Amino acid sequence: MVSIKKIAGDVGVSTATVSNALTGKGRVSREMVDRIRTRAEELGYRPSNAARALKTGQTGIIGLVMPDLTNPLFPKIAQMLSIAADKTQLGVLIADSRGRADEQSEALKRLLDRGVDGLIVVPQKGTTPDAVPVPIAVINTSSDPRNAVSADHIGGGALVARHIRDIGHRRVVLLGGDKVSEVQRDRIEGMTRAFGADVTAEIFWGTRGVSYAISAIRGGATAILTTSDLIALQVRSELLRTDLPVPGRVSLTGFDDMSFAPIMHPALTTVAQNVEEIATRAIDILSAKIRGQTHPHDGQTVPMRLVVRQSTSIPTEPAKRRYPT
Amino acid sequence: MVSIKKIAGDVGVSTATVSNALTGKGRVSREMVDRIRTRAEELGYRPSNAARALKTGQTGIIGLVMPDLTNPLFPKIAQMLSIAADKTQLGVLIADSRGRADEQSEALKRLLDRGVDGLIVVPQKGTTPDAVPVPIAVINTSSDPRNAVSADHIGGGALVARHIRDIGHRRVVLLGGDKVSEVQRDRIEGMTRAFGADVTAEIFWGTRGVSYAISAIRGGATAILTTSDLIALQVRSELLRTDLPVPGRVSLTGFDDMSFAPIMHPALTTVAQNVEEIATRAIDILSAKIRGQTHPHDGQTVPMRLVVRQSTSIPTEPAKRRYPT
DNA sequence: GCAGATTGGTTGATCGATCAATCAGTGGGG
DNA sequence: CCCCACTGATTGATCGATCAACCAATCTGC
Repeated sequence: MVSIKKIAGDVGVSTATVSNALTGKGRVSREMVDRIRTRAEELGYRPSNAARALKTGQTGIIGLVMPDLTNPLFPKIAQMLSIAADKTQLGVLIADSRGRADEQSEALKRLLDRGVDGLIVVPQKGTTPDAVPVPIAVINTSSDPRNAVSADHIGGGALVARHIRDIGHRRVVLLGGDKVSEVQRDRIEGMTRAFGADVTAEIFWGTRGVSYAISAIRGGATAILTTSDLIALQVRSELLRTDLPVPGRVSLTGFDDMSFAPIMHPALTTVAQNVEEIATRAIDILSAKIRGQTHPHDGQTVPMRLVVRQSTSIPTEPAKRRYPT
Repeated sequence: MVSIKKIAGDVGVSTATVSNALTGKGRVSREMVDRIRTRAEELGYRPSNAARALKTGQTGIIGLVMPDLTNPLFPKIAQMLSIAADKTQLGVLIADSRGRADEQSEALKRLLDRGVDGLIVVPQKGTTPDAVPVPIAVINTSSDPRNAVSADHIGGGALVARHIRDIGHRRVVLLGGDKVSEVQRDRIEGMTRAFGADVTAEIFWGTRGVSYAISAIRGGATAILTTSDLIALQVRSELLRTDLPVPGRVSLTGFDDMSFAPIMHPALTTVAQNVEEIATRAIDILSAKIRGQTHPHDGQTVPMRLVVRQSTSIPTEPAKRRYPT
C-alpha cells in the first residue's frame, strides 16, 4: 500500500504538503501540485478511507434501510441510489429489515455502528424510523410528515382515476393490498378524490378483497383499480378463471410498472414512478443535510406517469345502463 | 463519542488494558475485565471502525457486485446476503454494474477503493470478473471454473425435464432468453441431457424464440420449457392471444419461482433456487478465504427444487399420435 | 526603508484502537 | 537466598491522513 508518506519522501516535501496538493486545500504552488499529482499517479496512490475517516469523522458511506428487498420495486431504488451515490463519491451500505419493525431498528443500529454519515430509509409500512444521530432522508409518501422525497402517490392515483373516468367508466372497484401502508392509502385517496361525484367507487382491502372485487364486477362495476401490479396480476388470474374478459368486460389497472406489467396479457395499464429522480433527489437531499445545508426539494414529491396499455378500454356494458341509479 | 481512552480514565487503567479486556486478547484479570465491560456498557461505548480498520487493515466490509439489480432474482440474493453477512458481523457495500461489462470493472474498483475485505460477484453474463487483490466469491453456475457457489442449474433443468417426460410429453420446445448466459445454457443443457433419447426437444433462443416456440406447438409439440419465469409469462401471454390453453394444450414451465409465478393463471410450474443457502455459503466461503482458510463447500452447487403448479399436465394430444415418427 | 500582508511550505499533534516490547510483582525450585 | 517463570498490566509506537499553528521569504504600500 502506497501512502502519502511515500510520495512525500519521493518528491522531497512533507506529508502535509502532499495532502494539501491532493485535496487542493492548503497553499501549494502550481508546479508542486503537478509534481505531486504525477508522482501519485505513477505510484497508483489510493487514499486510505480508514485514515481519512478516523481523522475527519466522516466515512463517505451512507446506509440504506429497506423494509424488504424482496419487493420488486426496491431493487430499482437500490440500483438508482447506488448509481446516484457514486456520482457523489458515496458508498452505499445495505441493510434489510426483513419486514419487521424491530428489525428495522436493529438495522439502523448496525449501520450507525459502522459509522455511516447519513441514512436513507424506506420505512416499514405503518412505522416511523427511530430518531438517529445522523442526517436521514425518508422515502415514503407525502402524507408522512418526515417524508424527504417520494413519488406523488396521491397524484398517481388521480392519474389512473381520471383515465378510467374519461374513457367512460362510472362504477368501479378500488382494490388495496394493505391498509396499514401509507403509500397505498394515498394512492386510493388520490383515486377517490379525482373521481369526486362522477364515479361510484367501492373500496376493498387485503387478500380477500379480490373475491369481493369480482362480486362487485358481477354486480355491474366495469373496472378494477389496484394499488399494485402484483395485485392486478392476481386479479387478472381470477378473472381468467371466472371468464370475465379484460379489457372487454373489465378494465384493470396496476401500480409501479413492474417487470412483468408489459408482458402480461393484456399488457397492464399502470402508473410508473420516476425512481431515478427519486433516488437522485434522496441522495442530493441527504448530502445537503450532511453538509449542514438544506435542500430546496426537501419534502417535495416527484410526479408519477400514467402508462396506458391494453388492459383498459371503454366500458362495453356501463353500469348505469344495467343498473340505473 | 466515547472512546477507549475515556473508559481507561474512568476505571484507572491504560487504554491497552481496556482494549485487551474488550477484545479478550491480552492478559487481563477476570475482575478487571468485568469492571471495564460494565463501565463500557454504562457509557454506551461503540468501537470506532475507522480506527480499527486503520490499525488492522481490515474493514469488516465486503462488496457485492451484481449485474443488474433490476433482475427480480437479485433482490433476494442481496437480502439473504445482507442477513447472512450481519450474522458474521460483516457489512455489505453494494455496487451495480448496470448490465455492462466495463461498469462491472468500475464497480469492482470503487469497492476496492473503499477498502473492502472481500468481494461477492454475480458476474455479468458471459464475462469473467477482473483479477482483484482481495478474496472473491463468484456466484454463477457450475460450468464457470471460478464458481464458488451457485444453484445446480444443470440439475434444475433435469428436474423439470424429468417431470415433463414422466407425465407423458414426447415432443417439446426449450426456450432460452440469452445464449450468452452460462446459467441459461446450463439449464438447457440439464434439460436435454435428462431427456436423452426419450423426448424430442427443439431449442430456441432470444426474443424471437417465442414465436418460433408457438409455431412448434402448432406443429405438434406439447410443452414449452423456459429458462426464466419472465419468459414463461411472456409465452403465456402469447398463448392466450393465440388461443392455446395452458395446460390443456400446452404445458409451460419457468425458472426461479419469481414473485408472480404463484399468482399467474394457471399458477406456474417452476424450479426454485435455495437462495438462502447460496447466500449463506457465499458468505461462509468468502469469510474463510479472508481468514486464509479454505471452505469445504467451495465450488459446490446447491440443489434446486421443482415446484409443480397448475401450468403442467399430461399431454392431451401427444405429438406422436398426430405426427408419428 | 520598514511595518504589514501574502505566498509556499513545514512541524507536530491528533483521530481511536491495536500490539510488540517491557516492567513490576509473586511464587517455586534448587 | 537467588534465579527463573509466570501473571497482570503499562508504554510507546503505529496505521494514514488532516489540520491548526508556525515560520521563512517575498512583495506591497506609504
